[in-house]
Amino acid sequence: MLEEIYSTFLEKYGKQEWWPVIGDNPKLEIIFGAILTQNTSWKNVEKAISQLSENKLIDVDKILSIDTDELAQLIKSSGYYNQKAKKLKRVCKLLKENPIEELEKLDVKRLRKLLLKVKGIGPETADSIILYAFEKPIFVVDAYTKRIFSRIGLISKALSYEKVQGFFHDNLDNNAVLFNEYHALIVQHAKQYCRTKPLCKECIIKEKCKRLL
DNA sequence: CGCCAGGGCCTCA
DNA sequence: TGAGGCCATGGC
Repeated sequence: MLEEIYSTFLEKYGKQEWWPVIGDNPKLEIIFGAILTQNTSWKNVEKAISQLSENKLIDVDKILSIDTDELAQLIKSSGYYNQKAKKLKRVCKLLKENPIEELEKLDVKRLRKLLLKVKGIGPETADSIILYAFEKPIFVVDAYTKRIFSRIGLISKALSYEKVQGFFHDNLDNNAVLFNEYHALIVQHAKQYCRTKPLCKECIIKEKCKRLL
């Protein structure tokens, strides 16, 4: 079923080419973006990333040395800016002690554990970093994933993050490219049809969804 | 104007 | 572990 839905999404929406990057330090930019986009629309995040990029701040040492309040002002558009400024500092502290080239050598489990130690990085942000920055296979679960697949009837919406993730891991190949594309397609589908107020009549997978049966 | 957006922490039970 | 409050901007 999961593969069928994936095929339908891919056919209808096409390849997504997710996680746009503007600067010359894509991994760090994705790590920052994953934090900045927490419960925030990507549009608001883009402005914040541009600010950081223009000020040459996609750089571990520079984030560590800049004043926290000043950093907060630069990322203001992304919302929760005081919290997120601290989070950027904390993740840079981790990256100072464990450079990206070192982290790349770790297996997914160890990498995830390290990331989750950073206050302000939870499961979804950690997994986004692992999948999109490090290109290692882990399925990213977000609010859209739960919404779509609980409406379809494949999972309960009360399921914990880890359980939902386990469901996908159990039923899909352990493939970073697949996980990357699937998550991007899920976001696309949630925006187009499976919104808070869903457009079920026109939905491209309504035949598979218990909501319309 | 209210709602929501590519969450996570803290507190309290 | 789970529910509720809090963090905050900007687009619609």
